[in-house]
Amino acid sequence: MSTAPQELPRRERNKQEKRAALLASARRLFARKGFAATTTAEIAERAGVGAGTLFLYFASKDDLLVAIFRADMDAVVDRAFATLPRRASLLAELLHVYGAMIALHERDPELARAFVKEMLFVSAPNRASVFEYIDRLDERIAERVALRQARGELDPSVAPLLVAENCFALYIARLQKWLGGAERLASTEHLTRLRAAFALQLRALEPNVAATAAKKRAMPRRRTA
Amino acid sequence: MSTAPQELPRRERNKQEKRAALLASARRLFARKGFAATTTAEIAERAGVGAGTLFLYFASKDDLLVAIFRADMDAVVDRAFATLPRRASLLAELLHVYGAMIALHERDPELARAFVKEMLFVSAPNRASVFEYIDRLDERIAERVALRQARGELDPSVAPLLVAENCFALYIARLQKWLGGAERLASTEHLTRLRAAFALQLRALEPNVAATAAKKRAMPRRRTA
DNA sequence: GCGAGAAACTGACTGCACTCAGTTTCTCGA
DNA sequence: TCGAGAAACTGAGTGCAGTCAGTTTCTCGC
Repeated sequence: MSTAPQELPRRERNKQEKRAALLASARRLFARKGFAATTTAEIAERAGVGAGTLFLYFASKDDLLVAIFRADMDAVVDRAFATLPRRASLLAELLHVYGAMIALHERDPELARAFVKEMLFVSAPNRASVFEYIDRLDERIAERVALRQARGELDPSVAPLLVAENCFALYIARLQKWLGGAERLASTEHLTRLRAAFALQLRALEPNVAATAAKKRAMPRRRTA
Repeated sequence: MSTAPQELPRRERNKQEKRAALLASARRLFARKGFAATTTAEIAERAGVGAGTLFLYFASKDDLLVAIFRADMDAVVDRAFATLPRRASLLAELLHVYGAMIALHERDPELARAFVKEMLFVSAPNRASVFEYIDRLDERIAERVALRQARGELDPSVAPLLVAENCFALYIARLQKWLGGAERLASTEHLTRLRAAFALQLRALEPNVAATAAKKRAMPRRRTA
């Protein structure tokens, strides 16, 4: 019966499978019963492992949630960037990407609520993962900014990454206001507010500012061919 | 012995005292042992009430924390606004106020961490309180913006409250990055970053943008000279 | 193929936030 | 002054996240 160990050693493969089983089990139960009403013991049982084993793979119940949500988010964001509208404004692009993320959160508000609450405070194993993710998103947004700066459509004296970080802050704050339950607004209303917040931030990039503002702080920038 | 009930009926006065005792007890224990290491039973005992009584006054341990922190925050913010530097820029004023808030958080990072995490997700009784607080802060900031708009120092076509909301978002995002532990930066570094974020946002208010940017909107993209 | 050491796994156990059925304390109308 | 009903209080009890000492499973050098 001993087939050649394909690629991975047995032990490693088992670990991967267990991890996947736990994620799948958790996802199903969270969806069916909600995050709070699902116990870690139940998740473990459905995944066919002992109650303690779950905590060898995930530091906490929250950590498990973050792992699930992050995977979904990856897919959503990749798709959003792949489907960016042609010839659209930066504002439209921002709303396209962040709008897709908001739509994901809307699919299951209770889960999203728990996720947003934990996301920025995860414990060690997933922390790096979450922040790498945010950094990557910021970088991709920054690219869109830089692209327009190179084209002369936006003030080139502004650091693109800083713009991206600010936009992420505006996005996450809006998400928190929504999920924190302060404002029982329709989702369209939230998008409207997000648009207003972005629009205000993007005013700082209007190109005509360049001439006047750039003098104060000369920051040479390479031209792309 | 029945002295005339001064102002409040006996029962009501007892309630106030119990609430105050719980807050004082919690504050002392959180400071001494940390938030996580303090149990609600201990807080109740030190306050001279039963374990269950605590939950008649606060919906959860987190809720109690939020109540404590909010009181401190009120004091810090009032003081900050009372001591605004004379003839300073809007940026300087923002850093004065939000810097004071950050300093408060620095006094006890563990407590601050728990507070920031819970703040936006508190349960019903304190939720209104927290959001009223944020709204009030935003309004006070908006006043500073409006003041300068009236003086012609800033573009009057921008809604002051929106500026304030965006700044709060930038502040809270920075706080979360700091307390979430993503970045082990010195506190001065965090202030520097906050300054950069604010500065970028405030560019949107540069008065010279007003005339030109409004028109620009109608036009399609155009090469800058 | 064997055995020793390492890694993975287990589930009974612990500690704690929060609940609730029962008890005490207060209020107020008569 | 009394007593009935309401409000406040209590602490033993409950459920669950997370732990850890003991057990099983795997790996690898011989």
